Amino acid sequence: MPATTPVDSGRSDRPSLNADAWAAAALDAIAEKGLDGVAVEPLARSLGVTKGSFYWHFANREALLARALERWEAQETDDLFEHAARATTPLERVQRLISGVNASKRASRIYQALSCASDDPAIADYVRRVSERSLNFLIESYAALGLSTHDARQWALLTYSVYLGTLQIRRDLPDEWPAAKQPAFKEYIDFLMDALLPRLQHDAPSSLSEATAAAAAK
Amino acid sequence: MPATTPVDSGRSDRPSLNADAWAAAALDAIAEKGLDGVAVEPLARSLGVTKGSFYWHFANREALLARALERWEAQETDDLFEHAARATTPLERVQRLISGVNASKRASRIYQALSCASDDPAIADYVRRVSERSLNFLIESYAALGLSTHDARQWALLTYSVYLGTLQIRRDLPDEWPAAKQPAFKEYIDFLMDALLPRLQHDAPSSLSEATAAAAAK
DNA sequence: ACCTGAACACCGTTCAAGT
DNA sequence: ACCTGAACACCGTTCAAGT
Repeated sequence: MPATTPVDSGRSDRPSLNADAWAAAALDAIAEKGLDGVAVEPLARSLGVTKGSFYWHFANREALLARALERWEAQETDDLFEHAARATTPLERVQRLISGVNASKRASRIYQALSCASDDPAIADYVRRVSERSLNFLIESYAALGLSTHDARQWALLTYSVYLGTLQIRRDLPDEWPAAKQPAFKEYIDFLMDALLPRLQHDAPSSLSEATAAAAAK
Repeated sequence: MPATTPVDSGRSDRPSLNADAWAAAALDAIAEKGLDGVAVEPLARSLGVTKGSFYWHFANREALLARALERWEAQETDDLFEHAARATTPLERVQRLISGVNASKRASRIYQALSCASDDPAIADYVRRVSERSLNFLIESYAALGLSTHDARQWALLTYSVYLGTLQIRRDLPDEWPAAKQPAFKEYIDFLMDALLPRLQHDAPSSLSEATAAAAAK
């Protein structure tokens, strides 16, 4: 990991571009126009330089993408979990993660653009690591509810599927989706919370696997 | 809808290309390489003509895409529901739809490529119609279980989210996913079926909304 | 009716040359 | 150290010209 060498020493009139500035612009482009929005020439234009100068900072477009994805993995992703992780009960962690799908439009757009291109080897690793992080967050949350590792994993996969699928439906069927702040939205979230939590609320297991889990927990 | 005028009258050595041949090739390209795979020049090469000839059949790339999506909506989509619809019980319909995610690699790849580009106005309508069809299929299935329209809709949204999210996870986290035919796969499907069906199996509602639904059913 | 071939615009990439 | 400008390849699009 090369440290970001701060080049502009203070007196230059226009702080000359560095790799991070390009990477930030690329990430913005992903959020606004998707992966195809990361185009060297238009990006150069919007940064006020010629496309030729790009190739002093990067070997090629793929290298720019890599740098942008590093930024994403290191910084933006944290916001996805921060709010949820601050919750005190594991139950609320899951709830916050689900209802937080609406939280950051930018974050979810980037997430989706990358997910949709996760068969591209240039970005597969980044998506895989962030996805694993999300899944592990959920597994831990369910485990904290008293589920066995095995059961927690199944519930986490289910919830993560709903998380991703919900993002998708909101784009495919915008009309079918209640706007946040609408009563129908809260009602659906409540429904989801009921469906996505094993019914062992605090002390009353209501299915075989839940009873097993509760037994294993203490 | 213009009827496909069959032009080759029988004696031509190489049956000359028509719009449908281009559309079929475009749909194949979507399945294999995604939307960006629909490129006029490479497609022309693989069809053994120059790209110039393409513009006799279509106004532009977008028109080709539209024709390909018409094919998809009219034909390929049916396969998605056929197997599920043949099931006798509504319960099995939902199960078949879910476990059928693995059924056709081609179908799911096209579906995903298009879903991922559903913010593009050129394809939004096609995705919306097919998505609505899927959702309605699920709503009907749940309604047939005895749920009210309102409850059926909520369960259908949940199940459809899982359906889409599962497709996504299988790409993002291939390692986390048990191969079909593996015991772990069947076990997870069983878990899903338990989680995605209201517990009113045949006569024993176990929650408030289920009891309400059962009451509304008869 | 269907196709070729040359043209032009746009973007990715290279690189010699500028400051 | 950072950037320009011209070059080339590739793809989308147009169109006159061929059969």
